[in-house]
Amino acid sequence: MFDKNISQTPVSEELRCALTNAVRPITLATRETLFTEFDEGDALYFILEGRLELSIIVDDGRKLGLDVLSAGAVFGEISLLDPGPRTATAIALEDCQLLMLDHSELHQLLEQNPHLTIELLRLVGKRMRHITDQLNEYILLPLPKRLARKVLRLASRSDGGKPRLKLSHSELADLVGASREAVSKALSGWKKEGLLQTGRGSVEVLNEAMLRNIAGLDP
Amino acid sequence: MFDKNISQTPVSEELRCALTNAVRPITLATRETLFTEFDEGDALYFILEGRLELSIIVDDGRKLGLDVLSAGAVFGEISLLDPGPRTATAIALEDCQLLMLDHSELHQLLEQNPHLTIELLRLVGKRMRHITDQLNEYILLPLPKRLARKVLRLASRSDGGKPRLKLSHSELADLVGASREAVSKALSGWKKEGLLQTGRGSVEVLNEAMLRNIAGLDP
DNA sequence: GGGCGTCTGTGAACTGGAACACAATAGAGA
DNA sequence: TCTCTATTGTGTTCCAGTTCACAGACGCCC
Repeated sequence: MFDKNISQTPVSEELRCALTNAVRPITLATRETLFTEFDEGDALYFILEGRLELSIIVDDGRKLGLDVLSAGAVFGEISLLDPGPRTATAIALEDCQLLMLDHSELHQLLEQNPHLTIELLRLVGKRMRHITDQLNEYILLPLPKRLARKVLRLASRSDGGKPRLKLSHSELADLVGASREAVSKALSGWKKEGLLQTGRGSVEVLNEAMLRNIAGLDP
Repeated sequence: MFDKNISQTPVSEELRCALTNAVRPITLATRETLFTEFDEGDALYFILEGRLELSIIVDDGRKLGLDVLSAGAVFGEISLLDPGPRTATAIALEDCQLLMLDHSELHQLLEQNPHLTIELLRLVGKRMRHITDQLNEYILLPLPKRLARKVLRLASRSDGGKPRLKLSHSELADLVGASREAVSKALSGWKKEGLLQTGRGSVEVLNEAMLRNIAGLDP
């Protein structure tokens, strides 16, 4: 749903610096909820440290995870740009350090630096692009493909050595919109084929190429 | 995916006027393709007349309709804000009259009227809000709910009398990500219950309240 | 008015994945 | 070290929705 790493998109020193000054720090403990779907809000957050999950609750009560964000990510920009109810719930998976920028601070910032808005618009465009890509991955794809893609996308973010990710099977299930059992079955199948190694609450990708193949990527 | 009617969100006279001047007219014949997913593009379009479908092609070749847009709708803003590949394909369902605004024209416009950008940002926020709402409707809901919602959403746009929509069962199937047969079965069930009336390539909602109930809306 | 192609209705068989039900582990903490 | 609880592995049953296969029906065009 939301993008990973603001540092992945070129942000000018100026914007970065302006943001840093307009901003307030927030601390979050593991499992603490930052905001809930339908809460009113008008602030944007930037993750300094820790991981955090965005999710929505579907009609029947099931949870659908949208994304797991880690240090460097920005989120909450919908309510920043258009103050109103949140479209997702944000819960800390670990202790987190955040920075927060609210709507009035944004206005001030843009009034002082009008030419920053064009850059901001491009950022927003990128974000929308990313969201629609996600749509693609959620719908109409069979579970193994969805799962492989999600694993690759989340795992590639970790640093050093083989791509890893720290999530239990049921958390993964929430993220791909499937049952825990189905995820377990797929993962243990791939484990037997040597594509990956699993531990309690973690997955390590051993054969990335093959997994990308299953995911139907780079043909 | 994209919003319906720009007139539904309050746009200042000033912005409307500025847009009208910065813009170029386009004509499109029935079935003509305006742009295709992955095409490069940097323009935004505004529909003066006619209907147009946005869709994406899923891996296996199936088409997933995202939305049907009619007069008053704006679309294409992703590539406007962040020039690059289109995220969907746009095809005219009927002869269309469009207006077009490209990236450089937008820049000029914003440089001349810097305070318009804040308004534009809010528009974009609304759009993102709408997209994520759509996500909700696509995923994890059983077919009848998805279908009822789509019918209500598309039909409510027509004018005068009972809400109608002009789409065949297979077009509807594309729009809800289901098979033509499944859509036919659901519709003919509802027809028997008197919830709606169907003709060749059209659906008329007779009992909107009951259909909303099936859709799981306004409880 | 008589074909013909596109829609629409409906059955029958098949299947991916959900739900349910346990068994086996592996940590985390006492 | 010994619980106790959350995680994982698998099998079974069930069902929504797909696929396949036709049969009528409406509209259109010659």
